[in-house]
Amino acid sequence: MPEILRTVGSIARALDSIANREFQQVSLTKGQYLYLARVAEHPGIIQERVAELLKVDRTTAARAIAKLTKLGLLEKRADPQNKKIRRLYVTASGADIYPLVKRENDYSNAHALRGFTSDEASQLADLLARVDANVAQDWYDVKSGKQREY
Amino acid sequence: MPEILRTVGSIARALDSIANREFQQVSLTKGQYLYLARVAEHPGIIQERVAELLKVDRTTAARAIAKLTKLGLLEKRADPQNKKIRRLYVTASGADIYPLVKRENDYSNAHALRGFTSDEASQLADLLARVDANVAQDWYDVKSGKQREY
DNA sequence: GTACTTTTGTTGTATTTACAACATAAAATT
DNA sequence: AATTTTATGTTGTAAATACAACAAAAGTAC
Repeated sequence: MPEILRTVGSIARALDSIANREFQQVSLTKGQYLYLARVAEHPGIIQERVAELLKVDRTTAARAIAKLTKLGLLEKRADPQNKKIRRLYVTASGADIYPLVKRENDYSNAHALRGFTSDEASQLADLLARVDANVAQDWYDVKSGKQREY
Repeated sequence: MPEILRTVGSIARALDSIANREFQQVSLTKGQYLYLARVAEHPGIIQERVAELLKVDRTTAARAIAKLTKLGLLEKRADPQNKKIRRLYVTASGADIYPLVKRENDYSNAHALRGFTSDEASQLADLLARVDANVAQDWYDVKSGKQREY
């Protein structure tokens, strides 16, 4: 069984460091770019769902989103049907910054795939999507308190 | 150009959450398992090198290793040739815990690859290794202060 | 051999992150 | 309809993480 965990971790941390450095230019602190991008791409999403997309703790997402809201990049709107949830949207300022985030992401993605044929790249994307689905299941289980058995 | 960044990030965060939960049982706090494993597998490594393997900041690695040393799981030894560096080794207690870390890693890796043929799995590993090499280059550049040009 | 640069390590500080515990609306069960 | 369970959100707290700035040993260039 080949090892993929560590390689995935290494790639993810490297890309995240790079992105965080880059976004200091627009006064985004660590990790904030993730939330801004997800809300921009899923208008009306609620924070619980953002946490699941990103696989971060609910309270982490809550605080990141609270901060972005305070900074005026995101806004929360009440839902007419459901008094519990608050739907998320980018503000005008958020919409100004989003293209920078998108551009950096695209650039990093392209660089990560340097030397790949388009067949190889789409093969990789497919395989990763399957891994993601597998791992998401385990993540939900563990987050909801299930005990692992070896 | 297919998207792999986000999928990689999602997989990495999910696996890391799961591992961190698991290792609370042996009183390892967030991220510590990474350092213990790397030192166990590279006896005599220095912390600068550990940071590069993991793609974390030097000071983060320094503090994590300091803590593991204080906990008695790792030890630092002087090098006879070089007064600046401190070589890292697992202690007896560290060696006791390492197999648990290894087992969890192997288990998670196997679960992440559920439903993969061995051809698919090794193909994925190869493609990821290439991405890792690409991204490592960018990481070194950014960490050493190089400016990106779009 | 002296000056300069790089490597390795540390400390101060601001910030994110996660867990636990709580609150309340919504949904499901009886 | 009342009760129980789940979903969503918040706050308190402990800890990791990264950047900036510093120190000192090692390596390099003249």
